[in-house]
Amino acid sequence: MDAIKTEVYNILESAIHAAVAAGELAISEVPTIPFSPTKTPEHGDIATPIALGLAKQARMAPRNIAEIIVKHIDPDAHAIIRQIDIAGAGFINIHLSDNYLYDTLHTIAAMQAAYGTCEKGAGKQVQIEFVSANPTGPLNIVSGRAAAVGDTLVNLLNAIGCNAIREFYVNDAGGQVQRFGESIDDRYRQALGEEGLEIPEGGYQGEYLQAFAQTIVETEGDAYLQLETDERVALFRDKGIAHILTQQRTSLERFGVNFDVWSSEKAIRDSGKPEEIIRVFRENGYLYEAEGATWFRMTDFGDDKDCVVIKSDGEYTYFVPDAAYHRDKFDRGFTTVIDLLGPDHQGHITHLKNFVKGLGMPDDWLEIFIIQQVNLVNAEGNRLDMSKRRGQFYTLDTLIDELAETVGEQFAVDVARYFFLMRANSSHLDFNMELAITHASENPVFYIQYAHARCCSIFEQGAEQGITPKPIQEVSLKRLSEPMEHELIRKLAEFPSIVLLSAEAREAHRIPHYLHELSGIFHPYYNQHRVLDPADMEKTHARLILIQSVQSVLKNGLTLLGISAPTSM
RNA sequence: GCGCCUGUAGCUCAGUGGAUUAGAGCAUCUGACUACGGAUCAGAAGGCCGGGGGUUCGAAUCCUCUCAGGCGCUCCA
Repeated sequence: MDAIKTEVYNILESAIHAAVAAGELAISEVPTIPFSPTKTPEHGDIATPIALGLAKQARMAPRNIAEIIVKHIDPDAHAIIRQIDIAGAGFINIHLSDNYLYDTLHTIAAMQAAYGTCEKGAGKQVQIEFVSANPTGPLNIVSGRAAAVGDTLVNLLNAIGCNAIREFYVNDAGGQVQRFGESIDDRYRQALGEEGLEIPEGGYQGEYLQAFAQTIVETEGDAYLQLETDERVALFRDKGIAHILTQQRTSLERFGVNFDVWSSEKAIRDSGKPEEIIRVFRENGYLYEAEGATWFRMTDFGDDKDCVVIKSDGEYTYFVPDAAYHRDKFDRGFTTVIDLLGPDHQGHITHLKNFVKGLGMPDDWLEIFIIQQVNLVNAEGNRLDMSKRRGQFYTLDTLIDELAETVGEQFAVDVARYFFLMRANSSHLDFNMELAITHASENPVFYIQYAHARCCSIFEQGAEQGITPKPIQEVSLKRLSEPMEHELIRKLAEFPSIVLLSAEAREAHRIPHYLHELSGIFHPYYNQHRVLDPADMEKTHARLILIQSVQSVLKNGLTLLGISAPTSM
């Protein structure tokens, strides 16, 4: 809660206490006073349904209670309040005096790029693990969505004062990558003319593997045929992983996502932590042997079935290194860990949480969110299959390539990020390629960027006319008296609380919506009111301050999303 | 069968238990400046918020049942 709300809160609280003292309100204790958002200017700047909440306790009609509370507030005694209304069922609507509105502009001018940030999360060490795609193929669209969301969440958490980092967990060990190596081997031998080879069930069939095998043949010939099969497969596996990883990293960088830490499952396995985990589980009685395997008692934690942690062949299932990995995160000192998982990992959530609980870490230490699936829809409205196991799928790079053809590389990234970010994580997302490509110019991201570019353009125009913006201290903000100007300022004032809410709720999509709303006030204002008016320089300078503020907030918001704020388009 | 997600305007989606008229974008229809950038703006039309029941002064929102769609329930990762 910011300073203004705190001040209003105190005024309301003392009014209620005064009413109780005067014997007009029969309540035993004053509850926390809630504020409700005001949707229209008629509802003032701050509204509270407190009278409705007190109705039962006080055994009075909400409207009467509101009247009593308001009676004990003297608007003239508080500079902050311009007017108080009682509306609807008993809402108390508070209109702030213009000076407090203008304070927002002073705050923005003073904080600039830092406007919107706070220190609420100070001291929190947060790690967000996201994308973490298998190193067996190019990144698909869901990974792109996860990349955009994770990257933005880190930005948001850092904005509220946390120390948050981006981490990618590479599944470079286990059965999947083994089969990956085998698939490369098959392709390699195929490329050398061996016939009758078929990619087995569970193998990787993507064309990119044929191309990769072909490259090996072209650069190194058939030398590897001399090796034993196991040796060759292991070698190809490692070569393949390194190749794919580089590719994934390049795609992510192109998408504007740079991970701080790349963790390796293989390294975790080699660290001895899995053995440590097993030891702890065993000591706590969570394990038992059956059917030749070792099982974890998931049912002790309320799940409906137990799960295998050590297979009958002596190998760990992926659960063990994953649990060890989370233990490792804990040991590294993170106070909060957030995992963004793909839609096919739902079953993993309770397992992971139970393991973490079994290792004695706090319940709320690990947060897991599913980034829901993205369905690519083609012109006919048919869904395209994006499975990595199938031959063809749509990659993040292909998406950017196709968008770039019509809107250019930078905007392609911007548009894709915006599309991925504009919906709640839990919402399934239909990505209509035709629409994204052919109607790119009608995309909401352009609307926002255009608003920013327009702001910049005003200053350019001003410069041509010899108008230099004045420092805010020398400007008469009173001249910002149009209703739309007040509406704009109120919207600008919301930004820090939107950032805070968005970060705390891990809901990145609130930022795109906010920016779109802000742009939706700016554009009409721009159309109706001329900023540069040589005949009235006082007004011009006041409006330039407003435009500067809008520009700052748009830029700060877009920056959080990893989307560019162009000065011209 | 069990679990998770989703269901809001023709389409894609926002919506924190609170306000008369449930909001945007796209699509549709009608309009706009000799103007700081028309990638803009003004307006119209479009809704039993999947359905039933419950809690409440008040429910798109909470609870419950139910219907529909998606996904997950491997000694795969």
